[in-house]
Amino acid sequence: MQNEPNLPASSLVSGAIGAITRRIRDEDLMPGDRLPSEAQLSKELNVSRTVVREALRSLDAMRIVDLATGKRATVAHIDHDAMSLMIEHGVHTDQISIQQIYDVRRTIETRIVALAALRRTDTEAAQILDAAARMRACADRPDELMEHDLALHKLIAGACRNPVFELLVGAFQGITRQTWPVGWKSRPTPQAREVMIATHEEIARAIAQGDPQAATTAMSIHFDESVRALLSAGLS
Amino acid sequence: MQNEPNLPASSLVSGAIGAITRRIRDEDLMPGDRLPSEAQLSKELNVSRTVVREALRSLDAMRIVDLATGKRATVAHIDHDAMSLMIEHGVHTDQISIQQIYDVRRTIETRIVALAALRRTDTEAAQILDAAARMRACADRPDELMEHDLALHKLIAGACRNPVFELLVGAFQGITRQTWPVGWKSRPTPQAREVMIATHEEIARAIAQGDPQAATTAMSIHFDESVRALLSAGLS
DNA sequence: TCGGTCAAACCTGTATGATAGGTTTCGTCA
DNA sequence: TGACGAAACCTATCATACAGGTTTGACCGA
Repeated sequence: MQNEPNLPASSLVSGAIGAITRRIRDEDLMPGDRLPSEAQLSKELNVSRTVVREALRSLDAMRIVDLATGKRATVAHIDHDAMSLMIEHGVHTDQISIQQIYDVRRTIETRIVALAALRRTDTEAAQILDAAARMRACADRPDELMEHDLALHKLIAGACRNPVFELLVGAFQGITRQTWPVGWKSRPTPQAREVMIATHEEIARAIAQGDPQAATTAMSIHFDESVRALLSAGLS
Repeated sequence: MQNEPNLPASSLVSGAIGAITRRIRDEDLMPGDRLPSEAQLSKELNVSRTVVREALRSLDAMRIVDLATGKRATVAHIDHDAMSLMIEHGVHTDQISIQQIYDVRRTIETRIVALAALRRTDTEAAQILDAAARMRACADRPDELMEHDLALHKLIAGACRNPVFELLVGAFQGITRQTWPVGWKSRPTPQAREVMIATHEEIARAIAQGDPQAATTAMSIHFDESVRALLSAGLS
């Protein structure tokens, strides 16, 4: 692994970003490990503190380091915040459509749910069943229903034991949250809404039973329905 | 769409990031549209130019705006650079494993190749066939072979007509590039290496023939092989 | 009228110095 | 050994300055 980070090499700030990134890699730093102070980095890299700050701020934006008042920058845990912003940006600037996002979600979440069925712990299975039950209990309260729906998908992503999938599910959460009310409203009948809840229950059941095929089928049905609902609401 | 960006609301810089993001959204700005100057934003947001610069630098890192000397910030096209850095960071800090990335790649790229078979233009089909032919022609020159291999995957992602998938393929490119030589070397025989090239040719053929099933099958085979090769090289 | 040129105004990237407030380290004492 | 407090360290923000890049508009010639 001897590659330079994928950056335009055109400014002192981008140079500092590269140098800090390389330092993290070369010294095998782990999340929580401390970096040198801004003053020290400024001296080592032979740039002003302004440049170091802007570089660190960029790395913070990408969740590569954590910044805090009075403390030195530390190496960050991966996190979906930046990806979420980027996806939302794509949607708001008409570069990405909702249907495109749902195609990707369907693709990854049908795989995730199969892995979750195979890899979940008993605790996770119980939590997933609980989230589905809470959806059932909030059927007439859409705001709460949405929160449990989102929580269920998050739990499933956690149970799949692949942090990249988890990151991606998190990255789509902002847009999911924004489109959920539209989808719910556009389900035409109480029966259609009932199917949505029952499908989530089926997903949970399949995961708890460790049945990846049933889980995949149920998740596929869920997404096909959701796409239909959003389409009928004019979200293309 | 009335949601706040997903940010900790704990500093002037994060506040400025939110304000600028909101402005892009509320004014329906598109890629290439100009934002106010740093001085103007400083005045409007009632913060120092430092805060504005750090906010813009953060947004630049996430490829939400573009910065350039002498020019005002503009709204950016989506781009995989930041995601690529984030994925690499996850790998280097032992938060993500290579096998996890390949699981995600297999999941998305088998979907992408099916879409590409359905949606490619004749020009794209020709380019894809050409890239596969160039792989064949460079079979004894691994560096060039890798470049054509990477280019082929990129072309396929482009042909699928889903910019989110394209973003994700780009996001994994850094790690793919870093692991490719390992996988190549760990294919034990000339026969095994031949299979890799032939599989890419089969992928290209299936796309050109508009056959999503054949494309999906070939891509699955390709990933199963690649995962095996990387595993046998100790990359888990 | 249109296109080219040029200068002024605008604009950013970087540096430097300063201050307020948060965090860490280390010496002291019970 | 653990608690406390002070000094040193550290960051977030502000202000000012300068070098160099970009944009705009006036002017002039064809």
